[in-house]
Amino acid sequence: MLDIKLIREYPEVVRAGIRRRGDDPAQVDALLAVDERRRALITEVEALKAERNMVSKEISKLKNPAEREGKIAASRELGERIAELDKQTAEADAEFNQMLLWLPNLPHADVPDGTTEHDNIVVRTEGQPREFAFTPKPHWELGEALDIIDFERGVKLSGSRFFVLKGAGARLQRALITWMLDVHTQQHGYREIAPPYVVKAEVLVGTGNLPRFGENLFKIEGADLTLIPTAEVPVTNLYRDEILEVSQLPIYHVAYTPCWRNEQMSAGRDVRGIKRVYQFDKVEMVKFVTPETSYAELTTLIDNAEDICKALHVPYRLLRLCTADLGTATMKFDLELWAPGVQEWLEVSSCSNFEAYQSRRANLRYRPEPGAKPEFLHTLNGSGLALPRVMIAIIENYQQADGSIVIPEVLRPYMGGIEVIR
RNA sequence: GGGGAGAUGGCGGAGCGGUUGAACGUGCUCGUCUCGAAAACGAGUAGGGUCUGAAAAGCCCUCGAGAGUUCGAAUCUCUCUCUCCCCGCCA
Repeated sequence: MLDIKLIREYPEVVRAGIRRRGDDPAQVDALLAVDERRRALITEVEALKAERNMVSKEISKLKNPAEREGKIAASRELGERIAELDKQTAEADAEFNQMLLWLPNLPHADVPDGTTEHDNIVVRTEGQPREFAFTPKPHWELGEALDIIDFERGVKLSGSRFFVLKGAGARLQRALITWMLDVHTQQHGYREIAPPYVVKAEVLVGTGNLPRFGENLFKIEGADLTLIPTAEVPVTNLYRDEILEVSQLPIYHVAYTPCWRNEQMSAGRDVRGIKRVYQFDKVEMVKFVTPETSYAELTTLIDNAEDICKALHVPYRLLRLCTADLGTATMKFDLELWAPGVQEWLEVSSCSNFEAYQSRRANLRYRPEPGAKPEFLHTLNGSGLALPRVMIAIIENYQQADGSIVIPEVLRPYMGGIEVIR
């Protein structure tokens, strides 16, 4: 969430930011109205509480029963007014918090304006698409023919948009996870985390998935738990309600988890293949950093994700996302792999800086120097990378005329001797 | 799932219904002493909110969470959460 002091002091700046991302700036004024009402109530009730505390102190010293009774009656009366005002304050507070949690993050000045994803900017494209002597097939044809992706049985078990990996396909996914974790932990300085796959609602509020984006979540029936839509959620919340020493920062974490997303999309869209599914695997990088370093950290985060694309030798491109496509970030970059079978660029990573938007929600703080007041740190995260789409890219880019798939060099040590899936 | 114990400041650990935001110890910071360090001594050391132009000061809230009793709750009652021990079950 945003700093209420910033909103009070520079409402026009906040309105402008919200307008840029296509959201309604009137929310700001509604919020400020509630804030004002809330603060008036606080001032009033606190004055009464101060008075009651004084009277209470007097009562404890009084010996004379008559005097005592008089003070007690006065205090009782104060108590009744306080109870009424406390109730009103709590209501105003709840309303205030709900509105503040609903407000989006503000785009960074360098983010290009835009109204749809078409306004995203291609920063650069790396690698040459391979020349095929035959027409490259989509991954679902190759995967089914090789019996490494089983769509029918996935549907049988769990319904549409679920799939089963088999044999070398399952092995390839496991190899990718292990390899990516190894690269990030051994070469990029991340510490591996294996978090729970279900979390409490407050944890989802921490990352910004709630209250605004709850419709994509799978909630567990009979428990106050939700399946995580990304490892970002548990990992970003790791240090919630803690005050870290500045010497502990930056913290780099990487986590492999399955991700569950109850995508509300039209039934006919992206139904074939494993591009858009309800459950997928992902390796996610999360950074906790000091505010002054967060944009430099975003650059290295992108580099870390890009290293994976490079090592796979699959053409990819880097996109700078426009104001319409930021999610809850202040700035975001996407990495897309080229998939020659389906003839499209596949988003395999989003690298974002959230500044203090998430840390305020999750109460993630650090002490800038020993003895100093705690401040909110900055959080970033980026996929490194999202699995089913990397699988698509490998299967389609490394396919041969006979339908077999060559395993990329970097993955061979992880494939138990398999060099070609046939 | 059954039974028992507990949850207090960075940590340990007191705590009577009314100068307890909290004794005492310890840790940490600063100072004195020292060539320096240790020891000793002295001082300081939670978070949030609100008011004020800012700072300082003040005031309010917070002793796991929530609700209640009371003029007044860390202290009494209830509910929940979590931790520890014993029994049962189990990957």
